[in-house]
Amino acid sequence: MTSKREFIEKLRNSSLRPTKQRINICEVLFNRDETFHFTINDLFNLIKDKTGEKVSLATVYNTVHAFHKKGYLKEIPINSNQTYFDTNVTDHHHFFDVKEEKLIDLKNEDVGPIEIQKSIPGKKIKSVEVLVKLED
Amino acid sequence: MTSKREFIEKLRNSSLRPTKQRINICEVLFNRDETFHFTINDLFNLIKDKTGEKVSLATVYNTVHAFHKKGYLKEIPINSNQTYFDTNVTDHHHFFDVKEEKLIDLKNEDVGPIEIQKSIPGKKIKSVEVLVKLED
DNA sequence: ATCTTCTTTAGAATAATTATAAACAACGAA
DNA sequence: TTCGTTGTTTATAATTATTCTAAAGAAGAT
Repeated sequence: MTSKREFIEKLRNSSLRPTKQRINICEVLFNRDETFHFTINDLFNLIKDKTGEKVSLATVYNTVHAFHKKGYLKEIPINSNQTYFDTNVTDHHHFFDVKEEKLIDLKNEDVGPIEIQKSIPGKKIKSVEVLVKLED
Repeated sequence: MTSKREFIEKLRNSSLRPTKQRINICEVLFNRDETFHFTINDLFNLIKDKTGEKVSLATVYNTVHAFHKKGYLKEIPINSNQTYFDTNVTDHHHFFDVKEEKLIDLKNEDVGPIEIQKSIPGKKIKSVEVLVKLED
């Protein structure tokens, strides 16, 4: 159980005032034991369901983007009509079940070290992500 | 230099009749020495430039999707407002220069073998793709 | 309390993609 | 060839995710 105090801290760190709406967003995002993979639309609907209060779509977009920028959320590189985010911001990878459009975490140790033996002058590596697509 | 005969074969294999428009699309896609990374919009504009003939956007979408389905084009999993495709359909990976929005091929041997030590019951692995994001 | 600044919101704007349906072109059989 | 069938092209409309806008409301500092 994550406390409201922590939500407020996350919000302040992201240069956001702790409003009722944003706390509700935090409840859905961070008050859980497991990693949470979601689209903005998933989140938007869950807020209504879980808190009983409605938050406008624009606020959801704004807050998610601020958290992403601050590093409290990770964007998952996948081609889909909607953008997926992940509350697990540690270094890890994903399965994507193409048929069911479902993401599953892949721990770093389940993939093993990835050696990139090529470099681009003037550029450094920001992230290395593996996407494993699954079929039946 | 790829021949028109080859384009027609690709089209027929994809259950598409070889029309003037589709041949033009093939010219831009497959008549080149190097891998080609593109968005639909890139391709749409290049057709006008390279062949002098206009093809409607809908035809470009249809043809690209048919080639993708048949395996003549690969979709690159990356979060962008537009979908990226690749004419290199062999097993390989990508650098993505976030600042310049540019893709660079990463040969399979530049990454080394990737061992996925986890499996999902009832599902098999369709593809394993690495995306290396670059920053300055 | 009050003033300033930030936030929320509904709705409009934007942009990629997909659907539609009428005019047109490829195919195959006679 | 010619004709009939079936597939294709196209402009345009529809759809959908995301971003923008501007007015009303809430948070924070003094």
